[in-house]
Amino acid sequence: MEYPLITLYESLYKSFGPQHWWPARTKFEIIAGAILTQQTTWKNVEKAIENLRKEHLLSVKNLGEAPLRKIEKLVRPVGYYRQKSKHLKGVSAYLLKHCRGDLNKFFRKETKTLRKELLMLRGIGKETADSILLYAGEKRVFVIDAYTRRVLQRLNLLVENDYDKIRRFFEKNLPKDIKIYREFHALLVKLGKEFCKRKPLCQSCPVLKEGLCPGKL
DNA sequence: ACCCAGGTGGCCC
DNA sequence: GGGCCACATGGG
Repeated sequence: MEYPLITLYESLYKSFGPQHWWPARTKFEIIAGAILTQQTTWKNVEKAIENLRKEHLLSVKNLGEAPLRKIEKLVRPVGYYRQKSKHLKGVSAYLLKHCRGDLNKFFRKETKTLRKELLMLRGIGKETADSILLYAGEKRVFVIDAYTRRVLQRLNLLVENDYDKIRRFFEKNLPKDIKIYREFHALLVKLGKEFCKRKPLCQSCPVLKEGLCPGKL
């Protein structure tokens, strides 16, 4: 049975509405948030971001030059705070060195080049790199996270578990529209959180109500 | 007292 | 390429 991703997207959007991702004031705040949110809740990230903001550390220059101990104290609520502090400082120092902290200039490069560049930095893996590209860089890249994999699996749409293969699956089967990429990813996280945590998709799941699940759960 | 959260890197095979 | 582990706070 044919199962166009766009139908799933429309069903989710109709049920949940816009998710308002990524909540941030600047491109750099998105980059910092992308690192901070790894394996933690957004609630914790908000605390850390506000702590950084109070100390005026939400800029490439200030964070790149801030003492590690100070950053650690401020981002502690997110967990893995020693590693993440190092990563934040390292990424900032890199951006400072390579584009003087001018993120508009940084993102002017080609998507493929940027992706490789980001992946070389410590603390930025595929998901974080793609989040940065999509939400801060306004690049048309689909973000794959644990929820997305889980939802696909429940819908019997997960053919291969390889990150880039799943990403290309989305990119090939969706309209080439950044807004849809952003909203869809956020909606998949919402669906995963609400209905797809450990048990199968339940009766109340709007996707099921729409009759969108072809396989057994 | 567990379990999990909008992952990543290192090491092993 | 996959399987395991450390990294760590906060909330259920």
